[in-house]
Amino acid sequence: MSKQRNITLKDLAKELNLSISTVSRALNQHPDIKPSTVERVTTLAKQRHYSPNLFAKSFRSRKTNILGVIVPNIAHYFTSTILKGILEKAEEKGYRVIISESKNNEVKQTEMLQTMTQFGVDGVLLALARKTTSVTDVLQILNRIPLVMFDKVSDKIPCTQIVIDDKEAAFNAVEHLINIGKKRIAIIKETENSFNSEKRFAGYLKALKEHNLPIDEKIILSTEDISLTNGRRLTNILISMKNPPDAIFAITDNAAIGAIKALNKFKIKIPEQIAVVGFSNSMNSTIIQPALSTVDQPGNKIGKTAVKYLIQEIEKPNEDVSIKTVKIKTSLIIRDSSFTA
Amino acid sequence: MSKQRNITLKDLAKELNLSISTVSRALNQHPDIKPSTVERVTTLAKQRHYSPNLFAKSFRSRKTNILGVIVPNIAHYFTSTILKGILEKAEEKGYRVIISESKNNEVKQTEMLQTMTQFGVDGVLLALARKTTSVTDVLQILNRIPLVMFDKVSDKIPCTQIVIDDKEAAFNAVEHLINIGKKRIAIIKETENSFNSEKRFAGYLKALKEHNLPIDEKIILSTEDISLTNGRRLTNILISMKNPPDAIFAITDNAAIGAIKALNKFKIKIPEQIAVVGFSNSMNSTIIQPALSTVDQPGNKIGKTAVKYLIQEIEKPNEDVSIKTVKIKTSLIIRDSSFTA
DNA sequence: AATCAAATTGCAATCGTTTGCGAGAACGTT
DNA sequence: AACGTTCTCGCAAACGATTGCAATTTGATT
Repeated sequence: MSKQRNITLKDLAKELNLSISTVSRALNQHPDIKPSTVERVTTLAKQRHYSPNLFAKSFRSRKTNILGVIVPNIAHYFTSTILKGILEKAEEKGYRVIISESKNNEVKQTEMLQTMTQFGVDGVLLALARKTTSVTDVLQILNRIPLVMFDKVSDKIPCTQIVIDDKEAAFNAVEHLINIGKKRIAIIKETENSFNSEKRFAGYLKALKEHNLPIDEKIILSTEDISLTNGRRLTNILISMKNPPDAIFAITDNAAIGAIKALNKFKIKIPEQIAVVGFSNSMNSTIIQPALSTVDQPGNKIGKTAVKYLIQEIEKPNEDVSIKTVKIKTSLIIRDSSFTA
Repeated sequence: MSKQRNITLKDLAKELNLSISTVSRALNQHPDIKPSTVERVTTLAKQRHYSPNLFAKSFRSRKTNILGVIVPNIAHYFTSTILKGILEKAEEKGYRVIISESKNNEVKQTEMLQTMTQFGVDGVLLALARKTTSVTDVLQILNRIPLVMFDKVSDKIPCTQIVIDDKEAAFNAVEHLINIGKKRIAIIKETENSFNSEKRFAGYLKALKEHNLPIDEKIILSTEDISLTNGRRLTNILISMKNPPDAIFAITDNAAIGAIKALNKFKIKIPEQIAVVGFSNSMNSTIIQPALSTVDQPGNKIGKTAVKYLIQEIEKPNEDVSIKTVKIKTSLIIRDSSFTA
């Protein structure tokens, strides 16, 4: 059961007693070719189910119409919504998408960047691996092909970046807690210099300051791995304090859900005694009891926007691409974990 | 800021006063080339950061080392774990992966199959769009390039398929419910002729029969869209019956979670009054209270296995590829929703 | 009928790499 | 010194498509 060979321009040309170039032009509606031959060529092409070898086309034009995407973890829900947006926009614009997972491994990340450029993708979309320390490899890529970053970015890399306004989003979330009457708001964040965590923390601080609330380091908790388990663990610490908080802002839904689980276990009333707000609007946030208030990040839009700017750079390389940081609007979704009638 | 051109064999050849072929052979450790020139070539290549144009290579060898993947929905958790497996195995074997979403749209699906073959991927991995009625387009592809299907498959397509044993998995789940003493087990399934739903239903029936339990059509409920909302809706129907079930088997975690939400609302004790078992081991299943018993489908393994067989077909096209259906083992995870000490 | 312009078509190069074959050089054998 | 091997290397074709330019045909004009 061997596979049938694709038919080429040459095949058509031979069968029609024409030159390859004439056949090519006939199929590309070049004005030079007389209508009758155009007719002959197109009918035979249809009959034989001719379809141009895109690979050969790409090879000649030095344009692959392929975008490379590198993300830390494809199975992360927020990431997958971004990918969805990327796929949609790319397809709409006639691009194919190669996806790779860096698994938060910096070495792998550079390897992937290299194979991608080596392979000849027209541009790369990149969400940095966590704790990416050296950006020199990325900078290398930058003067070879267009690059747009999203979600996990670094200001050390001069390229267009699509992000959400972490600081503002966190500010809004915390301000909401203040507005419902909370005065002692804890935060659960990451220790490592995570791009997002730091910005969200800044938003937290800003909200407290603007509302003249004291900042108490005892209720500013950090963890290396911002997981459900650690969210629960840190919440246990918070509720065993002599002066426990009346609200918890977790910079991740998972951690927030861990918090709720801990509070539920000790029958602490949410949101009356302690309110909880998370970040991401993951699937889980509506599953947990009570439903979690959280910041919605429009992944789809981020993906689409990233592709839009990347293709702009690809198709207009001459115009000096103004490097910009695009901030996608988030929205606070208020659910039972912070809702008071 | 124009991008720098990649350097080619020609460049190296000119600079070394050698022919392109010699340079090529030198870099590919061809025995014909004398050690001293190999030396000269390799050092210059390193110096100039030469890396072969993979696209040109592919073009010549007619081997792209690209696999195409088409799935209905990339943001579905189970699907994304499969993709993870696919990416891992593919990378390990030196293949790149192009991913497309059919969005359960049959027309899009065929379009994508066509662009992929037209582009020249070495093989395709396909999970069928729901309600795919006509498989003729897929059959068309089948005699052009290697194809392996997974998860959503059809027995009308003669190719290697990687699936889980839906029937057996469902059988085990229902038998488990019987073992903990349940005698009146409802099922929530899909109406449409979904490949998976029917098989799981068959497993349900088999378990009841083997244990001599009566089959009551009143507690066999179906829905077009097997969602959380519909799971809740149908459960409401079940608990308002004069003779309600003492267990619910939902063929999807989402529906099962909907069931739990409905039961919780009416303060029906889980699992004492009504036990619940789902299917998929999604993230949500540990978030809901009580934690959901469910069937774990090893997505990662499915993905890896699919790639393994696909590459086998690609690299040994002569040997008559024995078309086989590989069933990946599932395991029942027992949690609080069906646990009795 | 001769000439010229316009309409059609073909030649050949090109993209970057690999590879069969042949050519020339170096070396050893008699 | 003549011949045959063995080493090295370059030529040119090939993958499939596009395209500038030249070549050919056609038709029109005088």
